[in-house]
Formats: sequence, C-alpha cells, structure tokens
Amino acid sequence: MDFQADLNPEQLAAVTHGTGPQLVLAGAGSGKTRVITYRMAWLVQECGVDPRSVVAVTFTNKAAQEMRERVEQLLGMTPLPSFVGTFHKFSLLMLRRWGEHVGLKRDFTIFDSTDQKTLIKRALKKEELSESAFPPRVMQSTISAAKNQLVDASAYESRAKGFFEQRVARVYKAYQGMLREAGGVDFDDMIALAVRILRTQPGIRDAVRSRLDYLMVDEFQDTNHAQMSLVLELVGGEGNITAVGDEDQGIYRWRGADLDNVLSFERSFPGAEVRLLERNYRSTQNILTAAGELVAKNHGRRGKRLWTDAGDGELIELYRARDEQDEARWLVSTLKGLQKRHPLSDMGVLVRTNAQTRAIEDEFLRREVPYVLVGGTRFYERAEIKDLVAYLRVLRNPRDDLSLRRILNTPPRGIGKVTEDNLLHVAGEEGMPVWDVIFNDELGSFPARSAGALREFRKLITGLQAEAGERSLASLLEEILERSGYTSMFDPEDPDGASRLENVEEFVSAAQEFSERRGEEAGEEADELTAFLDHVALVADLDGWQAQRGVSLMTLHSAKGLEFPVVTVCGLEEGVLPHFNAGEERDAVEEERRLLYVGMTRARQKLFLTTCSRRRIAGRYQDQEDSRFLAEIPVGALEVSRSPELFQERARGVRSYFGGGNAPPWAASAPKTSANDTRPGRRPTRATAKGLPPSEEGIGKGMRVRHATLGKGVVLDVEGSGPSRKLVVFFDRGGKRKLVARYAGLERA
DNA sequence: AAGTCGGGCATTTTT
DNA sequence: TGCCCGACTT
Repeated sequence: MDFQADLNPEQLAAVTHGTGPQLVLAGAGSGKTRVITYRMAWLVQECGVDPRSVVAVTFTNKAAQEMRERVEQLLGMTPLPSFVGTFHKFSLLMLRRWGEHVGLKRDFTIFDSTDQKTLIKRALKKEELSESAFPPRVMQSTISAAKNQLVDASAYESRAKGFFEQRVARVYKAYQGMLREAGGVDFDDMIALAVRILRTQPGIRDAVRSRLDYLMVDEFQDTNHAQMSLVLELVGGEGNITAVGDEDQGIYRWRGADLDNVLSFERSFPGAEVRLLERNYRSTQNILTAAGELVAKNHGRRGKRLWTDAGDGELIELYRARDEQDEARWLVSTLKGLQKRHPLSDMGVLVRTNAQTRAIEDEFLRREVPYVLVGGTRFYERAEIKDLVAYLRVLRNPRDDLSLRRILNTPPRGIGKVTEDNLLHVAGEEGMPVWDVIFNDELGSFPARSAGALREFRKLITGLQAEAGERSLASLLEEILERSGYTSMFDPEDPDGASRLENVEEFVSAAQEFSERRGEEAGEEADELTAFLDHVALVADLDGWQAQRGVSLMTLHSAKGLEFPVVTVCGLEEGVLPHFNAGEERDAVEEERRLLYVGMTRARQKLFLTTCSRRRIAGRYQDQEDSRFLAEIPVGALEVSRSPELFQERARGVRSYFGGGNAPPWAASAPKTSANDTRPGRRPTRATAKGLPPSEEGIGKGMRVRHATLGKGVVLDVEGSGPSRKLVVFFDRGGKRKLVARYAGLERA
C-alpha cells in the first residue's frame, strides 16, 4: 500500500493525523470515504494499532458495508475485526449487552417509524385527543425531536409550556409507557439509551472507552444532538476522533441533524485540527462552479471552493418544459439520444418528491426505456412482510401488543373488531398485555364463538412458540405459513396476489440466507431469532441498490452519496424546489438549496436541469414559477432550450407562460436560445406597458435584485399591481423586507 | 365479520 | 389525481 501515491497532500495529512480531534471538511466527490478507509488502514498497518480499537460509524448500512469492504481489501484482513457500522447498530450492541441498566428487558424488539406512528395514534386515543387537532405526524416528529435532544417524557412534561406542549407531553408519556410495556425500543431511543448508559454507568463507560482508541464518524453534518452526545461520551477527553463531513450536503435538518456540530466542531473538541478537501475527482469544472456559486448563497458555511483538473466540460443544459408530461417526454428522448455515448445505467434522474416520478415513469414505460426506481416502498415495509415479522416478534415476545394485534386476525380467523375491543377492554382493566388475556384468561366473559376463535389462536401461537427454539428460521417461517394458513389470503392468479406470494417466498429465502451467513461467523451473543429481528429492523433494504441496466430514478435525498456520468434534476420550480412546505424560513430554504447542490454534484460529465411552466400538483394544474435557485446559477454555465409547445401556445395567445403577460407573437425567439437572452429567473413581463420606472421594470418573483442601501436580495413575492405594487424581498444581509416597487429603486442584480 | 364507499389528504425519510 | 382511513352497509 502506497499512501503517498494514492492520496493527495490534504488527504494524506488527514490519513496520517496523529491523535486528537480532527474535522475533515470533505467537499462532494473529494474522496471522503478514501480518507476514512485509508486512515483505518494506516492506523492498523503503519502504527500498529489494534484493529478492534478502531471504530467507524456511519448513517447507512450501505456506507458501512462499502467502507468495511474497502478496508478489508486494503489490509488484506477478512473479516475485519473493527466495528464498522451505523450509529444504531453500535447503540444496539450496547443495549443488548447492558440494556438492563436502563430498564430494558432482554427480549426487547426494535419498533420502526411505522410502528411508532401506530403507537402514537393509540396514545392519542388513550389520552382522548383527536387526530385532527394533534396530527400523528406532528406528534411523532415532536416526540422524536425531543428524544434527539435527550429530553425524556418526564423532562418534557416538566418543561412543557403552553397548551400544545402540554398535550404533547401527555402523548409522549402515554406513548413511551405503551412502548416499554410492549417491550419495544424506537430508533431514537436506541441512541438516547446508549448515551444514558454511558452517562450513568461509569464502569461501563470506562470499559467501552478503554476498548475504543480511534473513532471515525462519516457524514458528520447529519449528526443530531443525541448522536453528538454519544460521540462525546465515546471519545472522552482525549478526543481521538476523525469526523468527516460537509456542511453543504446537510439535508436532514428536518430529522434533527444539526449543522452546528460541524460549524462549531472546535468548540466541542478544543484543539481540533480542521482540514479542507477541495479537490474534486468527480465532476467537470463547469458543474463545480455552478453548484459552488449556488451554495455560496447560503449562510452558516465554513466555505470551500471545489476544483478539478478534469477541464470545464460541457455546459449545463436547462430545458423549459410546458408541463410535467412535456418534461418527461423531453427527458426520455434526450436520454435515449445519449445512449450512444452512455449506457442507461450511467444516468440518474433526480426529483424533489416521489410524486414527480409518476409522469416520468409513465414515459419510460411508454417508450420502453428500462429504468430503476430507487427508494420507494422498501421490502420490509410491505404489508405481507410486516405480517410475517409480526408473527416472529410475537413468538419472541408475546407482550408486543402491536405485533399481536396485527396478526390477531391476519389471516381472518373470526377475531373481528368487537372481539378485539373486548380483549383490549379486559387487558386495560387488568393492566396486562393482550396476550396475557388470551393466554391466562378463561375467556368466559366472551361470547362462545369469540372465545373459540381466541382459543384457536392461543393454540396456534403456543404451538409455534414450542417450535421456535427447535427449528431454523426458514423452517419456522414455513411452519407459520402452514399453520396460520397465511398464504391462502392471496390469489396466485391475481397479479397483486402473485407478487405478494413472491415477496413471502423472498422473505423466507432471506431468513435462510441470514442463518447460513450467521453460521459462518460464530460468536454472536443473541439467539438467532432476536438477531434476525434486529437485522430486519436495522437493515432497511433487502439487497441495497446497485446500478442496474436502466436509468436510475430517485429523490434528491436518496441520491446523496451516489454519482452518475449523466444527471438530470427535474422540476426547478418554486414550490417544488424549494418545496413549498419548507416555507420562507432562511434555514429551511438553505436546506432546499443544499438539496439542489447535492443533486448537481452527483454529475460526473453532463448535467441537465428542467423546469415546467405549469404542473399538476395534487390533481390540479398550477402555473409554476422558476425556482429562485435557477437565478443563482451563473449564466455562463448554462445553455437553455425551450419546449416548442410553449411557443405554439404563446403564439396562439392561449395563455402565456410568462406569468400572464401579453407579449406580441413576434417577440417569441427561436426554440433554441442562448443563455444570454433567456436568463433563468428573469422572465420578460408586461411591466413596460404599465409605465413603471425603468429600474423597476420587469421585476418579478424569484429574481435577484439590488437595492442601493440594502444590497442584493431575491424577490419572494409580488403584491398588487400598478403604482401600489409591493415587493417582498429577502436581502442576503438584512432579511425580509416589503417595499413599494415604485419607490424602492430596485435594479436587477 | 368483512366488504364497500366516500371524505380528506397529500415532502424529503439514512435508522 | 390516487391513497388511506374511517364510517357505513350487508
């Protein structure tokens, strides 16, 4: 291994960093994984560090797996004895080992976000709060945010201010109670409880620290408060941490990620070395410059400027479509046309929302162009898989009410709503889990028919429980399917039924494979069933994504960490990107900007952007404005083309795509125009006709403007018309201001 | 108990 | 426009 030859000077410095904290600000495509993996190899090989004392934490299993493989390759050491895994996996290992110190039972199971939501709904019901006044989504994210801040239910309660927070406190408490009753731990708990163990059990903390000498953290910009606390507890005073991150790629603020962890790294880790990786090995200079200019509009950056010696490359192409169907048609034609130079698997199509994929998928299907939808409903989220997992969970821990109720009447076995309600009532009275009622009660208070069905169910579960210890996972699943008659719910003739049956089979094979692979590496502590359930909860994708034959279609969020020679980012419109739900709050808009930045920097050679002048949103057509971000991309990097449909429409005078203008037909330019006369974010308007002062002429929503004293800003909104027209402008420094257009003396910037 | 209908509703989603 | 959930019907 030749560290000097394989790394550039900055990478080398980070890799060979001694002890003490360092923050590596790794721009997109600057080789951050390389730094982490080489550093691990360097520590082990060159410094003689015990590989078991080197730990790397990531956010995704995919990243962890990739990292592990690369280090194994570098060191020629398989399996690598270091922990390389997600934050949650790390915490889980701690909880399985020391969970009793924080009140966990040995057989606890992990509740995913869907389970969480179901439980929150039940908590709302229990507290007699309506779902309309307290939307479960909102409750969920509020409770989750509290947990990420390490605020538990009673702490939340004691500091709850105002009506809303007090209600949340009740729901939080009820939810947490039900969760623990059922022997469950949610994702947020996992981190929080690991922190609690380290903070309250000095003996354990010292033991963990003494076995952990070097900590690497990937995607540091995505850490939330709980994860940061975990990291701080783990590295202790010596602070042997290498944190790798990029504040420009932080797109999980809404999940509690706190960019301050990157921005104030030196405050958390005094004496930290900060290194900048600005050399990019992925994209052309044109792409880097454009993306860099865009993201430079953000505040709260440490700032960096990516460069490459790969050359300028081609211009970025912007296509103005009439609507999303036009956009999709252009997209598919363009990509097809590019096939001579690039295989389809080299192409990525990125969208802000899943809903945008519909029109694009339709077109791919119509033109018979192979594509892969990345993300979407994950395997383990499918109802039939969740059903089977629920069976396993009940066998492992019958106190898991959530899973028990899920399978109670799945497949239908005569335990309907009334019986279930009775069961719940009894369980509630006795203060016991539903299963205890079924198992212990004489069931005398139930009508004969219900009681019979319940006894049958009891027999089914106890029978399967007896098998659980004896059989392999796969054969246990076969037995579950057999005895419950589960598969009879689906009709193999029906395409939907057939696909569900297929999924069931795939799940059984996955279990089989899990057992086999686990058999090879002995020494795991937990029993097989527990280990499998943990695996299912933490490893969301069954097989992960790899570039297949077709074009990859996915959301911008899913695209993080990937790259494609050809990338298209669709829907650069106000309301889509930035998404309207982000609002106008500065931090929220900046996150949307980072999202586009992430999308653009996925491209190696060719980048396409699209906008629509109208789009169907929630079923109705809506006129769309250019994304404000378009105007932030340097004109020189762009080449603009327009849909011919726009011109036809305009010439006919049906409806102008210029936001309601009445430009004469002869004003239409040729379909292919140069960037200079079609500046994005600067559409011609009818302003001149209104006799407005020339400086104000043509200023509309989304434009960059300059004010004599307030400096540069962007027009967020236009109110009214004529002499009383007001502009809401967000100034780069100075924030949001409302100005009367006539007197503001604004110029286009 | 189980199937059908209609109102309300629609981001992003590493674990 | 489609999906999900709850209410309603059989």
